[in-house]
Amino acid sequence: MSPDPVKGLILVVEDERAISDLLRLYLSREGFGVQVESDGLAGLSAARTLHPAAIILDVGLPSMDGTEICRKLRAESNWTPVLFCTARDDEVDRVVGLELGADDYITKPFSPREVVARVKAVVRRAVQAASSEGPLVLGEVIVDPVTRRVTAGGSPVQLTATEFDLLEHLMANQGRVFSRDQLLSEVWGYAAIVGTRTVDVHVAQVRTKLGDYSPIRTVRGVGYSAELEP
Amino acid sequence: MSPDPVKGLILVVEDERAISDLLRLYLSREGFGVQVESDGLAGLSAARTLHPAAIILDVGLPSMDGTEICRKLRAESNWTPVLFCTARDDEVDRVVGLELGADDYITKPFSPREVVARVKAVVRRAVQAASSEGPLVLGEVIVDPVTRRVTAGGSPVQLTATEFDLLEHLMANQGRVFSRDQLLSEVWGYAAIVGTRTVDVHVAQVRTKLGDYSPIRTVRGVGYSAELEP
DNA sequence: CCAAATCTTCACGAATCCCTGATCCAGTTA
DNA sequence: TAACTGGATCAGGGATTCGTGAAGATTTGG
Repeated sequence: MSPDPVKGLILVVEDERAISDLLRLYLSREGFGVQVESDGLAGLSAARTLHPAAIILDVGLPSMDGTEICRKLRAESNWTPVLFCTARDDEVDRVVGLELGADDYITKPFSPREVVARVKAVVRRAVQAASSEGPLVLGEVIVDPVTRRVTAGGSPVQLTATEFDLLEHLMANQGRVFSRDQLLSEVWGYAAIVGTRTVDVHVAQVRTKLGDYSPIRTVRGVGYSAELEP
Repeated sequence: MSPDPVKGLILVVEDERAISDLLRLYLSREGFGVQVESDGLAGLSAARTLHPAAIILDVGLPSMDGTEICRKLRAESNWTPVLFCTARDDEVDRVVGLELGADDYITKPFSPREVVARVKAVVRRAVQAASSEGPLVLGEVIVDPVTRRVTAGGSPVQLTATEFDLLEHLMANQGRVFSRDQLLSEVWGYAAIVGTRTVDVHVAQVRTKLGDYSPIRTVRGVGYSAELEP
């Protein structure tokens, strides 16, 4: 395997000098390299050329919105982990952000330690995903995308094709909340003409089969996600 | 008649007795042979002489760091699969580890089942990568790509060309589930001008000829795979 | 050029799965 | 507390999907 240009580099796109300085300080103290861009366009091109391990994006940016940057990157199949960073404690912003492919978000004011922890978590997930084809593990549930076998608490579990795809999708993006429509388009396929109720039924099936080990959490009014703490 | 088939030898280099005992228990329960070394130098020489199927390396080791062992092995062109294993939630360690050619990593505390799943995946990948011109064995079925002979339960079986190619492809990637389209493009070769149902018929033929020894599993809604457990 | 072997397609039955709609239940709001 | 909203649950009809036998197409070998 050929070496990547730089690893452990975090790209910070943030126009407030005070914040970017703080992030630089804490992240570099943890051994990350840090590159700061204060402008949206510059941030986008930096994201393209530097291949950072993760990107911290301010939502309110001059010249190009943070969500816009993320959307553009995703459109180019660039799946570098993105953490959104927003001042307004606005729920909609978050959901919208997560829907368009962000991996996490933080709200100002934040503790630098929190940011560092989230960056670490996000990078870890990405690295894990990149060492692809490994089994997905969450608690006592193990999902192997290659053999399509599932075990819960050590015992094999028989899932149908759709049930497997659903669980795999959730566990491959653990912690992330998906709306029913998202799940329909991402698991069922591009033109799912089925009602969103269908998702409920399959989720219920998976939960039944996994029993107490089921990691699927329902987020009322939003959708579902897979995580440890129910 | 050879003794019970051992899936391979796993070398565990770990100084905490509690952990190595647990790993030995779970891995041997799955049919792996296990060799434990509690010291870095001993681990390195064991890795050189025992030719294990995979190595589980603790990052924090006395006398020689786990990453150091991995680096040395790689320098000697030893590409035995390595799983790093670290207690500290230190991101940098991991990234560095993966950079120097680790195949996966796990963080303590881990579930033994998770480790077993990852070891299996890593070994499977390595076996596939190294698979060249040895007879393929799965249960009572032996497929020799060189002589193109097949035996099931000791008796020779006559397969046609396509039947053989199909079975060989499945067994060379045992456990992996292939869709019909995949099989058509990878076994038939030319961009599948034939209907996907053709695959079914040939699978049926192979199954008939191998009788109860047939390792071909059908994964409803997906495709087929070759493995021991039905 | 013919015959045998092999490959592919087709059709039907059986097994299984998926979707839907109705109903029940829990959390939320007026 | 009652009304309301969104989620859980259940069961049956409809739709897939797979296995199989047989027949047509193609290749191989003599």
